[in-house]
Amino acid sequence: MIARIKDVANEAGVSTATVSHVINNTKFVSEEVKLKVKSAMNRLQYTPNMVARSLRSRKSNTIGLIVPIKGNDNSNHFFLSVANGIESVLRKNGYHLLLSNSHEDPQEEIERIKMFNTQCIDGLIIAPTSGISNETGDLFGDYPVVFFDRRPEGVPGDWVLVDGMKSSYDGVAALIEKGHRKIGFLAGRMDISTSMERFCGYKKALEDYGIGFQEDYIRIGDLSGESGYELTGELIGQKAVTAVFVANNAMSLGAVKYLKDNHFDIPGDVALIGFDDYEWTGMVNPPLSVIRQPSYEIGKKAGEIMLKRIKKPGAKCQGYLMEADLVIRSSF
Amino acid sequence: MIARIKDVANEAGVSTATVSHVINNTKFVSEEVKLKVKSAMNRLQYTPNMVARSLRSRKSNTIGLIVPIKGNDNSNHFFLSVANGIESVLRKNGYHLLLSNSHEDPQEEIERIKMFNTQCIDGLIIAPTSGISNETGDLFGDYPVVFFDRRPEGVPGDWVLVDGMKSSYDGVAALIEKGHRKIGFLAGRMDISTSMERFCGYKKALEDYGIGFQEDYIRIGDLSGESGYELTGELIGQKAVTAVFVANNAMSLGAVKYLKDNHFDIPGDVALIGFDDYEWTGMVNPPLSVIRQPSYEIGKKAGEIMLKRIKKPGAKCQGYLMEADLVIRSSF
DNA sequence: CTGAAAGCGCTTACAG
DNA sequence: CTGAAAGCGCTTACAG
Repeated sequence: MIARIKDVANEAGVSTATVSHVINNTKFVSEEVKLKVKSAMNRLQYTPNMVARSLRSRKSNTIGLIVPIKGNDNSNHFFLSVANGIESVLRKNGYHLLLSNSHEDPQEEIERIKMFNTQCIDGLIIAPTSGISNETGDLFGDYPVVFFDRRPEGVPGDWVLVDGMKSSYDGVAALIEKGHRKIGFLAGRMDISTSMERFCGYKKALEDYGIGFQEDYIRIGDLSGESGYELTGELIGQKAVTAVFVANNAMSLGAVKYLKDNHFDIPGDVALIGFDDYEWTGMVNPPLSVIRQPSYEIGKKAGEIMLKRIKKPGAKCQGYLMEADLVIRSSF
Repeated sequence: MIARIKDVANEAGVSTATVSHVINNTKFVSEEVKLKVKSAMNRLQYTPNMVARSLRSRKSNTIGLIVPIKGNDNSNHFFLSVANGIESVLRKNGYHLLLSNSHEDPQEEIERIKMFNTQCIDGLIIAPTSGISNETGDLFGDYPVVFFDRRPEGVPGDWVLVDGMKSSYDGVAALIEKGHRKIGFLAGRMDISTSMERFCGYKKALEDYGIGFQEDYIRIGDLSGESGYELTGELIGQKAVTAVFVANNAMSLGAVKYLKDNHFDIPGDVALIGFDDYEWTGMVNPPLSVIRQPSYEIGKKAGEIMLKRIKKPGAKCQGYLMEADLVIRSSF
């Protein structure tokens, strides 16, 4: 039989209130009584029932996480790496992580949020789909929300983002410095804030270097490897472009694949910079230059911000902008 | 203010018991009353409080998952992909997933299990570390356990494994058929059942083809890319070996890296077969042949087995052996 | 077919 | 400094 707080109280000859107070350090208890209680807990192998505690105290020590991973997309490890980072800081602080997936579908996202609302989560960490808006924001329960990777406009909450504008700018600038003037830009859905920011960085770089913007050099896909493959084909097919900047991870893979399948020389025929650093990026031939986002660190940061927010619910929402590096290898 | 079951009962003019019964379909309620209750629920935007439900019914609709990912190991996406698969089937059935990580450390694993025990989980899905044993098994609470990827001896529970023996056999046999006689074997810790099985497959293949087993051709690392790199160096340094079979994913990456760094021709100088199929495996030069484990499907299977077990707690423990394919590319 | 009431295992004002 | 007791929001025998 599993011990309850009542059993401990009996065993120690004190009230359940006292036991609770020594467990939670919530009131002064004399050393003597404390010791009695602790040894009773040991003898009975008592562990508090978290569900009962949650019900009573309205806190669950559980944080919900919603990532937007499409279907069985093995190439999208970015979010899982973030999840790993989040878990690591939550665990150290006695918090649990409830993992869920919106599959990049606003409807499913709403379902996930509702599901979490019934679970008494203490906070929600989410990379919102493009569908999130004020109405979805209203769904959020009475807990702090921290956004990561993307940030919906007009919905309050803390956030941790990567400076996509700057990183993208750096990448494109590097291509320009190498002499490229006709630079293609490939991205996923433009309704996602990250795509938009990266696009702005691209434009800004062209502008700063006095290079005209060409609508033709832009292709917008759907974040999938296949669309990266196809759109690279379109871009290259025109033979107008000498370099391509790919603003999404799965699409970078597709781009490389297209170029290799069609025997284009990188960087001889086409220079390339991709997004996100994976095991394979340094190992393809030639090794691919990429913008590296610190995914694990993003997760840790998101976890830390959440914990801080839980401690200080009143404070003003704040954001944290992380830097991404340009990892230079041999693809441009 | 958030509505409770009492509010719904008042609004509908019935008892809380009746409301509960229409929510859970646990007793016959007349259509008429049902309708009254449902419209009351709608009006009040009622959602049941899962924590209270868990406390009373001793069920949380939450499954715990413990994966063994070392530190910030970005190359170990296998487990995260499994997690994704698990989540997909749990969610469809109204279950939540609590994610945790043992970091391949038996001590931490024990901590995680204890933490879950206080959380009223309905079941635990775990890829156990080598440290798990009967004593650890005793830690498990009164819920079903399903093991995946690895299976501890003597600890009861359902399991879903990949046939590592067969897949390894197939890989090594393929190398032999190509004419190789001196085949190196690289694996992580041998106290993990998967490593052992893969080793057995290796030995069996040699035996069946009448090739003597050479202790020198075996190197055991620690599941890390670095150890794969180093040990490949050792194996190749002897110049004794013409092919290498790597029985672990991170180590496969290390092996490829070593060979490329040191300008060995694959498969001219050294033929290679790795473990687990990633984005990069098909894109290195030459494309790497690998044993592909169906990670997402493993997760789905584990989730399904768990759900089945929860419905039928009495049934005998059962296992499910999944097949891994040899994906033939150009590295041997 | 429906309801009154006990109770899941805790926490937390409140009293002393 | 410690305890008696109410109550968190449900479910579930039990009675009718």
